[in-house]
Amino acid sequence: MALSTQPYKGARDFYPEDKRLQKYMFGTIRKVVERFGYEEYDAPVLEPLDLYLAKTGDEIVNEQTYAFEDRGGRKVAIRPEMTPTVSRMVAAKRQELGYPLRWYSIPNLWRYERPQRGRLREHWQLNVDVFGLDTMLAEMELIQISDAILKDFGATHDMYTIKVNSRKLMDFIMKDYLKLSDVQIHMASKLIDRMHKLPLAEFEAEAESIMTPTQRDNGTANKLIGLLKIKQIHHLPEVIREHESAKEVKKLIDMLHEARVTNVVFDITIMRGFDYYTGIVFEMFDNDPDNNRAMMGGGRYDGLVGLFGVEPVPTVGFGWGDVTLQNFLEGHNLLPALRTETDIYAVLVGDVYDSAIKVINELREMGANVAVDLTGRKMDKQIKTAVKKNIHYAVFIGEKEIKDELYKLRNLTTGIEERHSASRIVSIVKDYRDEDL
RNA sequence: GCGGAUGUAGCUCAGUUGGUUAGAGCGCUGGAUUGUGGCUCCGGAGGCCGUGGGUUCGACCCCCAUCAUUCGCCCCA
Repeated sequence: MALSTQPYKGARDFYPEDKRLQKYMFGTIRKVVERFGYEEYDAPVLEPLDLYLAKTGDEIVNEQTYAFEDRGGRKVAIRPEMTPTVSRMVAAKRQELGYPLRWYSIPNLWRYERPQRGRLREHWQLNVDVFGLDTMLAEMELIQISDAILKDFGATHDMYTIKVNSRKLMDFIMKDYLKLSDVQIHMASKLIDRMHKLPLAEFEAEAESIMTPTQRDNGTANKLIGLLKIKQIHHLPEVIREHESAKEVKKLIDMLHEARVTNVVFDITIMRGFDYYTGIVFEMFDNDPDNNRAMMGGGRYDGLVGLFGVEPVPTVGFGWGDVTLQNFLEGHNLLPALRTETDIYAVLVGDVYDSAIKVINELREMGANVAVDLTGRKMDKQIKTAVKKNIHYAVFIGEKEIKDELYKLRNLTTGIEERHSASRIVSIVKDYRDEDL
């Protein structure tokens, strides 16, 4: 049986052109995030399994985490998300870090599940977190960052929508206003999370099924559904509207609009899967109906650092997967044609290696990226190789060039050839490299 | 974990109601062309028809299983 050449299920090989795209995406992200004063960190891919058991629902840890036992009998997980790790790191140096702390990372994460569009087993996820700020100015900043990232990729506000809600607000509505029990709140949250996927009648039936007989008598399900249809904070009933959490959401949205992030809306159905969120939650959606899923999501989780036995640190963060980002950029035609890193393909004419390599190294020392053919093949084969690799320039080095110290530089797109000194060639090539992007 | 779709050359795909040695375009490769790619012409390599079983005189084709890819469900970090 021959070995398979396929990558592991749900994981991707990055051939040079794929890696180039990844480098472009991550490079753009880093540039924007660092512009806001965030610092990059990283951590091991492996963590003790306990780290995830402490904070997440059982099902996710048991069924969707890659876990194994190491040779010392320790239970180990391949990280399925970064939030527990970064919380651990902050907790470990709780006293000595300077707050507010602004950190980001682009880790690769693994989840064991069936691959589908926008969801693979291995993906890279931008994580941006602020530690030590307890007002919604932190949420404000993170949403501005996510908006700035897409702006830097060339996206416009008609292409995506940022939806904001508050866990505190939902807790108030479900617990105090609708008088649901903790179990009911949990079930209702899951249901609300997939509201847009269900036909209204089915949603109503499921909402009804959560309720006790008394609640059915006083129409609690209908009240809930009525609230979920509301699109504006000022349309909420007054007791809710006047609650501190509703005011906070409203203030956040107003401030973002003021800051020209005009595509932020209130959406009462945004819940987020995890229980650890404690305040504002938000998600970003592609407006293209063919790619209509959340590509970025986050919120406030003030309790996580405290799980490590230190004073809690208020925290807001978001995660953004590379697959969903790439789908978005492809869907809106925002990916530029990326060039190879190689500036020059050196074609050797005749048996000139010994003297040609001196010139080539000179070009390299002056900053050009040069690949040499080295095969001794006929020139047409050497040129074809350069073209196939999408290298923009070929330089011909033969006895004549070596003697004159002038080398023939061929632009492989236009076919134009000129003789230049080595230093001139390097400056031409660098000009081309810096042309746009 | 559940359901649908699809597996034929490196890629995109044909392949007649089940009938000999399995096809095209592109790509790859050699030459025409001993200091110059794309155009043209001539040659060449490359297939256990995803895999295993079954039905049949005979299977790329029909049936079963399995694996893989993909879209959706569940779930969502």
